[in-house]
Amino acid sequence: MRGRQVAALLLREPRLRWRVDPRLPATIAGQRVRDVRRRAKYLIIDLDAGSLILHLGMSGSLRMLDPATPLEPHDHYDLLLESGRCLRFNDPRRFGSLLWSAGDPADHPLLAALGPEPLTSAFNADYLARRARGRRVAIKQFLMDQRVVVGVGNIYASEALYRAGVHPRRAAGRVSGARLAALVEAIRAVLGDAIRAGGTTLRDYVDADGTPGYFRQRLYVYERAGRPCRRCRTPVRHVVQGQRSTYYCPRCQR
DNA sequence: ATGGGCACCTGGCTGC
DNA sequence: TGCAGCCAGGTGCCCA
Repeated sequence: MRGRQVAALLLREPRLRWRVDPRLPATIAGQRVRDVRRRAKYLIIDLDAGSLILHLGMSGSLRMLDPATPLEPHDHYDLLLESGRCLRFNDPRRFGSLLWSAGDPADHPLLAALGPEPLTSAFNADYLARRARGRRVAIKQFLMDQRVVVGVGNIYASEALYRAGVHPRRAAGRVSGARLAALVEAIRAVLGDAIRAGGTTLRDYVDADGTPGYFRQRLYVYERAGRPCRRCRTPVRHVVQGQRSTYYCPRCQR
C-alpha cells in the first residue's frame, strides 16, 4: 500500500465499535499512503493529512484483493487504491474500528495512554515492578490492561503466567520482583513463539494469505481444562476473571 | 485512583 | 429439527 493513492473508501456498514464518520470517505480520497505501521493492536495507515486507525477487534480481518471479488457477509468497507487493489475489511461481530486522526495518532485518545510494546526494552522488570506496586487487581487482569503493557490478550496472558509459574489470581502488587522479571521474559517468549508459529487459530483465524496459525498445538494451559499439566500432570484448572476464561496449573503456579 | 461489571455484536456449538 | 443457552481472539466506559 505504501506510496499508493487512496482512490475511494466504500463504507457499507458504518456501525462498527464506533460509528465511522460519514465524512471519512471524502476526507481521505486522493491522499497518498505514506506509511503502514502498528501500535499495540491498532493498525495505523498514515496518509498525507492524517492517519487512519484500524482495529480488528475479536473477529475482524483485512484482505488485499481485486475489488471485483464478490462481497461476503460482514464485508463492511473497502479501501480502494489507485493501483486497482482493494483492502477489504470483514468483521462479523463489528468490534473492530476505523477512525481518523488528523494529528499525530500517538495523541489520539485511544492511543495516548497505551503502555510499552512488550518486545521493546521499555518493557522490563523495573518498569513492571513500578507499575504493579500497591495494585490489588489480579495479575492476569493487570497484564491484560493495555495501559500497563500492550499486546497481551486473553490467550497469552494465561500462557505467560503458566511459563512464569505465577498464579493468575495473585494480586499484582504481591508478585515478587523476581517473578515479575520472569513474567517479562515469559511474555516476550510466548509472544515470540506464537508469532513464529503464525499465531493461534482457535476457530477461524487465518493470516493475510489465508494460512492458519499453529501455536494452538503448543499451548500449555489455554483451553486445556481438566487435561494434565504438561509439566506435572496435575489437571489444568479453568476459572473466570473479569468475564474472561483463565487457565492455569494449580501446582506449577503460585 | 482503583476495581468490578457491563456493553458492543454475530455465529457456532451443545444439549434438551 | 428447532431452539435456548452459552461461549468466543478485545477493550472502552460507567459506577461505586
